[in-house]
Parts: sequence; C-alpha cells; structure tokens
Amino acid sequence: MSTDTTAAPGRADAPEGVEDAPPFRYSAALAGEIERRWQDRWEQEGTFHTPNPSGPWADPEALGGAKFYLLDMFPYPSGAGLHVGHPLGFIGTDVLGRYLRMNGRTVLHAMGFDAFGLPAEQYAVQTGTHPRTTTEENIGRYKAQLRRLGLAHDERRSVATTDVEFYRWTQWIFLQIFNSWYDEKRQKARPVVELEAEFAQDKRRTPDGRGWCELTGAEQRAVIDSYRLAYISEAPVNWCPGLGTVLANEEVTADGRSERGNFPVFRRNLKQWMMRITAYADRLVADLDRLDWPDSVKSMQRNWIGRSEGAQVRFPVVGVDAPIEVFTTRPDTLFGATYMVLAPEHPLVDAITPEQWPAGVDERWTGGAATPAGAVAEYRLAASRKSELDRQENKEKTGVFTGAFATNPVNGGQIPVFVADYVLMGYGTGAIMAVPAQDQRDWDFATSFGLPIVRTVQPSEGWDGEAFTGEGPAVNSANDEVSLNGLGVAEAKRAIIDWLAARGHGESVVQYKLRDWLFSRQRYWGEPFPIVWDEDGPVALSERELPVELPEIEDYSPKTYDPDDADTEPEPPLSRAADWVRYDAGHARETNTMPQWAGSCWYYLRYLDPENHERFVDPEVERYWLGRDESRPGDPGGVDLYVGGVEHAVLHLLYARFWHKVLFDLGHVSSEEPFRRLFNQGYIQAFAYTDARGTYVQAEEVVEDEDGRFTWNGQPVRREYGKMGKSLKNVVTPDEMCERYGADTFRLYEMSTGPMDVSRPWSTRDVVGSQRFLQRVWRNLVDERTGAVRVTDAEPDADTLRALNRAVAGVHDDYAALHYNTAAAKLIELNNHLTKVYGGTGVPRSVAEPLVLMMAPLTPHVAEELWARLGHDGTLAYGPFPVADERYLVAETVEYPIQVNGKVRSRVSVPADAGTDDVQAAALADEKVVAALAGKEPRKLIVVPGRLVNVVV
RNA sequence: GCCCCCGUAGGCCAACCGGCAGAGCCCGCGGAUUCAAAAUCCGUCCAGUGUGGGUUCGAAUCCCACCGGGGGCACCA
Repeated sequence: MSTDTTAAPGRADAPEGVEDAPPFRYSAALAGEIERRWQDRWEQEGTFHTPNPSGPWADPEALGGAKFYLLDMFPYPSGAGLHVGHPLGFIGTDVLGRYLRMNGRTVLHAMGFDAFGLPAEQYAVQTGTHPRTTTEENIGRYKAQLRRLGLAHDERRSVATTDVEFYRWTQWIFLQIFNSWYDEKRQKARPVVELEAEFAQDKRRTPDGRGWCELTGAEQRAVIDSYRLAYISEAPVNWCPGLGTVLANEEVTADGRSERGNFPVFRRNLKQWMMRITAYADRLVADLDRLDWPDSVKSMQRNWIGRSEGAQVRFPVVGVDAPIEVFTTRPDTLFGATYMVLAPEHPLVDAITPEQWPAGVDERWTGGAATPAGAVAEYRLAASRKSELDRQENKEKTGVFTGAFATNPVNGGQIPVFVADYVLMGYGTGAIMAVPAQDQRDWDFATSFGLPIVRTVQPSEGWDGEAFTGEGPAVNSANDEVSLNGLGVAEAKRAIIDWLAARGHGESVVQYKLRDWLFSRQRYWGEPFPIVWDEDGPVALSERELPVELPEIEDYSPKTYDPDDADTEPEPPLSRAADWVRYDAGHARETNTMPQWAGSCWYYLRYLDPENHERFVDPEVERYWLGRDESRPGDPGGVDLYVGGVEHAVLHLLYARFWHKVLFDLGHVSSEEPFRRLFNQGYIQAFAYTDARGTYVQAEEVVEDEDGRFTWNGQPVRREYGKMGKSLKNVVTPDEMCERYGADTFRLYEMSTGPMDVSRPWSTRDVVGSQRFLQRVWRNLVDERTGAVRVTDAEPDADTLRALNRAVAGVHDDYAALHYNTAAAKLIELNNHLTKVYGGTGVPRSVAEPLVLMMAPLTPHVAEELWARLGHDGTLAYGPFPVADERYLVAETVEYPIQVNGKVRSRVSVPADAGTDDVQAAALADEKVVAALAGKEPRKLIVVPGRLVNVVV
C-alpha cells in the first residue's frame, strides 16, 4: 500500500552513492540480510517453542523458571495491512518476553487472529469472493509483516477464530453456557440438569405454583429455558436497518447510531439470543478490586455496569390493584416526594388513567386534551417520535398528568402521577418518585409544572442553588412512627428502609445499568449456533455434533434496508441455505450467527493448548499458565500481562471476564479472571495535511520552512494531528521501515520514543538516530572494512566497569517496568562511553558481551549476529542476561552540591563512605560557604546522605 | 454538566521516596571526511518545568485555584 510513494533518500537498495561505504558497515542491506537469516534460524530451530506441563508439547523438565503468560490483544487482520502504529504493542510485549526469557522465565507468547467480522463479509458481498479466501489472504499478509519484525512468538500456537477447529470449541462453550443457569443462592452458574432435578424433587417451586409433573413437556421446557444463561428473548433490541443486523448496547454510540458504519439504530421488539451477563454484575464489579488494571479501565467498567444501591418503594394508587413500584437511591428523601413519574412505555399507565380530569386540574398538566387518556396517548405518540438524539439535545422537561393520584406511604399524601420521557423504561422500574428539592431533574419539571417543592435535607450554609444533592441533616421527615429529622443521609436511608420493610412498603435493592448481552447477529461470517429449533423452542445439539460448519451459500449479504426505515425485519443470510437449515423432519437450524466478540472471549485459553482435540484446553495446562497464585492473597489468576489499546475497556474485556467466570463456575478453568494484569499501550499518531480545498495531500511530501509553515508543492497546507490512515495520506508501513533501516532499527525507534503507555507522534526523520546507534555499536565490535571482530581480551578500566554495571542495573529495572525508552538511553550511554575510551583500540570482550546481551530484547537480530561473531554457537534468546556486580555500583567519591538557602553555591567531593559529620565539616570548610556565612553560625544544616548539603543562614 | 489522565529545551522524551532540571534521539549550528554531495564521525547551542498561590531548609515532584490538551460518562432516579 505504500509501494507507490516516492523513493525516500538513503534507501538500502539504491545503487548509487553507497559503493564507497565500507563493506561491513551495518547498513539497511546488511541488517536485512542478518534479520532474514536469524528469522529463518529461529523458525528452523523452534527457538521460541514453549513447552507445556502435559499434552503433545509436554516437557516438564523444560519448565524450569517461573512461568509468564504474555498476551497481546487479538488483532483483526484487515485488508489494509499494518501501519507503523499497529505493532507498537506487539514489539513492546516482545521486548518484555525476550527479557524475561533471558532471565530464566518460561514465557508463553503467541499471536492469533480475530478473523470473523464485517469487512471480509462486505468484501465478499461486493466481489463474490468467499470471505474465507479474503480472510486467509489477509492473515497470510499479517503473518509475513509480523515475522519481519522478529517477534518471538511460538508460531505453533497461532489460531484464528475462523478455523473450524477453533470455532468448534467456541460452539462448545456456547453449549456450556446454554446448558447452565445462575444459582443466586450459591452465586454461581450450575448445569440446568441440576435445576431440573430440583424442580422434579419439588425443592424449587414452579412459577405458577403447580407441581413439576403437572406441567406439560413444553411447559417444563419453557420454565427451564427461562433460567438459561443463553436464552431467547423477545425484547426491545437495537435494530440497525442500514447494516441489516441487530447490535449489542455496547455497539451503539451515545447518540443512537451504530459504532460501525454510523447508521441510525432503532429500538425494536425482536426475538433474539441473549446472554445473562447481568447475573454476574456483582461479581464483575467486585472482582475489579482484585485486578491489576489501569484505574481508567476499571472505572469505565464500573460505570458501564452501573451498580447502585437503593430501595424499591411501592406507592398504592386509589382504585387500582397494583401499586406503582419505584426505584430510588435516595429513600431518605421520601417525605419530599411531591409527585411521581412513569416512563411513557410503562405498563401501568393505561390502568391508572381515569376517564375524567379531576376537578380544578392545572391546565399546564393536561397538554390541552379533553381527557387524561387523550393527553397520555398524544404524549406517548410524540415521545415515540423523538429520536435518542432529540431526547438528549432537548433537555427541557415535558410530560403530562395521568389524572391519577398515588399515596406516599410515609405520610399518606396524595401526589399526582405524570407521564414524562425523562424517565426511562429501561432503568430501574421505569417509574420514579420525584423529589424536586433533592434532584435537579425533578426540580426542573416541578418548576415548569407548578408542583410543590419540600426540602427534606437541610442545604449547607449559604446554599443558593436549586436542588440540593449534598450531605446534610434530614428535615421535614417524620410521621407518627418514624423520624429521620437530624439524621445524615446514610443513617436516614437505613432508618427509612427498615421502616418500609417492616410495613411491607418496600425493601432495599441493588440496580444495575448493565443489560443482558444481545448475542445474535444477522450475518454470514460468524460462528453458527449449535442449536436447532422444534415447534416449542431451541434445542441444543450434542457435543458429538460439533462443529456446526458454515454452509456454502451464493449470496453472503444480509438483507439491508434504507438506514432510516425502522419498520423492517432482519433476515439472516444463512436462512437462504435451505438444505442446511433443514436439520431433520422436525428441526430447523438456527440461522443467526454469533457476534465477533465470541471468539475473542476465549482465544487466550486456546493458545495454551491448540493441538488438543479432546478439550478446549487441558485442565493441567490451564492451571499451569493461568492458575491462581496462592502466595498472593486474593489473586484471581489469569494472564500475567495483557497489553492492548484502551478502546476495548468495556466490550471485549467485560464479555471475556463474563465467559471466563462461567467456565470457572462450571469447573472448566481454575482461574477466576482471564487477565490478571492489563496494560494500555499508547498510540502512534501522525500528522496529516490538507490543502486550500481541504483535500489531504501526501504527508511525506510536505516541507516545513524556517518560519515553521508547512507547504506542499509550494502551496501552504494546514496541519492536523491524529490517526494514521489511508484516506489521510499519512500512512507509513513497517515494511517500508524494514526496507529503509531494518527491523531492529524500527523496533528500537518505536521503543525509544517514550514509555509504553504514552501516545506519541510518528516521525520518520527521527528513525535514523536509532540506526546510527546500532551502527556505532557494530563499529565498536566489528571492523567495517574487513568484518573481523574487534574485541580484545584486555581488562576494562574502572570507569568502564562502573559504566557497565550501572547500565546493567538500570536496564533491568527499565525492562521490567516497560520503560524501554530509558533502557535504550542507558545502552546508548554505555556505548558512547565505549566509543570514547575504546574506539581506536577495540572494546574488551568482558564489556562487549554484556552490551550485546542487554541489547537483545530490543534489537534481537543484530544482537544474535554479534553474539555469534563473538564466538558463541547457540542463540542468546535464553540468556544469560547480565547481572550487575554491586562492587561497581558505588563510586569511590561522592560530589555533594552545597546549597545555601536552597541555592547551589558550591560543591565538595568526599569519600563515598564518609559519615554525615565528615560531609558537614567538608561543607562548612568550603570557601564559598565560609564567605556566605560571613562569620555567622548557620541557623540550620541539612545533610542528605549521598545527595546534598543545605546550609540555612 | 460530572469524572479521570496529562502539560519539562524547536520536536519526542529523562529526572527513584520532595534533594544539582538532563540520560537518550531528532532538528539547528560549527567542524572533520569528500572534487562535491549523500552517508558517517566529532563538537555544540537550547528550557527553569502551563499560570498563580500554598506547604517546606528545599517543589518538575505534595496541596489549592485557574488555563490548555486528551479521554470517559451524560436525563441511570
């Protein structure tokens, strides 16, 4: 994709001008030759094959050091190939993996592909090419691009979600979920056969109270089906006509459009597969505390799950059987509830609406309608016509009176019931008690409808706002039996909940924003469900019938529609494969497919044991790589380090945690969480330039003049900063960088530009710095004209030993902390020292060897090459990594800066083992200090050992 | 509107628990090499840490406010 760009200066293959370069200079051409050779050798020798405790790769002997499971987020192999931003994280994990391996750790590092998905399918729709063909081509290209970077993956463990042998196990996991229910009492998933047994033995009551045997077979099935963790529901879902599929809540943006394609999304009642992730809401929140994850991601997950504690309170309505149930997080403000609101879709609205307006009704409340029913109908119609966006942009409160009054259980007050769309059916009970004094939304509504406002929390001194949501003592909150007055918010909540519960008016409950996960899609290129249908519902296939393979079909497209046409029906492409759909005389296959997230929910388990055809992963292998570490209290187990972008904070990471917990509950894995430690890498960003018409111009042809203005072909252009992308004409590819500088230089450059978690701009111009460093190292060890090794057997001098050991000590910490930029700086510093001292004579072997070993994680190819040239036969991939000699870490003398009143005025050198008194004496004897004191006694004298002296006068 | 993160030389970034603002790379400048250039090599310039206050003997580091940038959430009762 970048082959058509103009040739850049200094290309390795440029025939002109490089003829007089020394023949053994570390040029891009030489680097390329070295890199190809070592990549071949690693592959031939299986250098990075990682043993398992059992199974085909069992080698318990080889599992010497502590294990480390290192994981990159599952890439999608797009048709566009990689740009230089993509491998940033992959290189970062590779550096760590290589470092750990050299230090004796047993490292598992593999790379696979999340290969189902829309782009291959859309390409198939356009061209008729089977998505598998496109997918396999793309995977092939990705693998070639990644191989060129010298990543130390165990290539035997590579999987793709589209492999039949992989999706067979995805289907198997689906069956486990389908065949399970959530036991609230034990707080875990259990097989549905155990649920059936409980019903059959009358240990559990049926929904309508009849005995289990009195139910028909179909009724029994319906009861069991309603408990399953994967179930069919006819409920409002996100229907996207433009894509022709339904979407999960997580795939819909805040303004009601599809994350992919940006098409409008409508709420429609449709029969779809759901996953009961809400059963795990509590554990998904609670276990975040046991994970070593960035706070931002934890808070996004907490936010998304939206756990809130509160109370459910029942408000009786005169003349109606069913009370209105509300959820509130502020039951302490119940005495201040002056009206109620139902969501427009609330099922009780029709039941409570009387025939006539009550006498003397406020005309603001009626919406101008003659009857309550008329007003409600009109309001509902208007509300249903508003899009999500309208509702958000227009925050003015609207609503209409139902004509009904409810009774406030705490004081018997008759309060009016409204319908208003600021209350959402999808959250809580779809009804609220409105407390305008303590809720700004209610305040806004109350003021525009002339409703009373009663303060029940005393606002703080000097409060001049409207609704007061802060902490304060309760007021106006007492009846004959209970008084909250004077209590703080938390105490008042407890007191009123106790009272409500004792009277049967309510109880404390926990609400979640999290909804169940919509799990079916109307697509071709996804995993088929291992499900067939009879007239009573879905039936699971047996494990022996797996895999259920995708049938060949003529037309891969789902039926798509006018993106704005909400009144359309999804039609999955598989429904047109008539022969395949017909399973037998009484059964038809499920024609939806699974969403793309399915495969990425468990791929990290398959890397562990990809050749296992009996199980999705062998339990012993799983326990070895992911098991809980008993030495760490509360450790949930899981991958030791998971590196990827923050964009998966909610979707993938939440779904994968959910599946993992189900598998844990059912005893299939020993770990409670999939990813023990998560690290969000930064992004590589890039500048893009537009001309006067706003069209993007080729970024690498833009030049900057001395005044800092940017021009392209002489025309001024505007610079913007952001993503790298084909349409922005600023893509730089790793292949291009390997070509021009070599993979090692490219790796080193990416790792040098900042710590792993920081985003930074790409700058091709800067890459040369990394290449120069490698050239200098090479030149220090290899004669550029003859290719002979230049190291000597001389003893290094004391300065050099100190420089070396300082570098060794520092580099250990930097690698372990993922601060590769500072590790690289220390290596450069050491090499600069060697150049200065030994540039003319050759570097002592005892310094050259550790330098090469320390470089190996960052620049493995050139390090292997130098290691071999230094006379070693085998690979350095397994170390040993140098260890610092403490003796050389302490200097003989220490130079103390002497501050006078916090400003550095002088310096003194003292022996490193000098005591505080000696340092103090040396400082006071210094002539500049004597001058500053001018005969006076210092007021205070601070000596920080090893650091400095501060004299206060 | 609410919450989180980040502001250090021209650019990218260092600075452990508060202790000399600088490790490294690029750019710029000067020089060596060259017929010249590229490449390479050597040398060198550059900020007082977004702004204002506070704590401290001492603040890039801790606290408060503001400004700027990035991200998340957004009628969730």
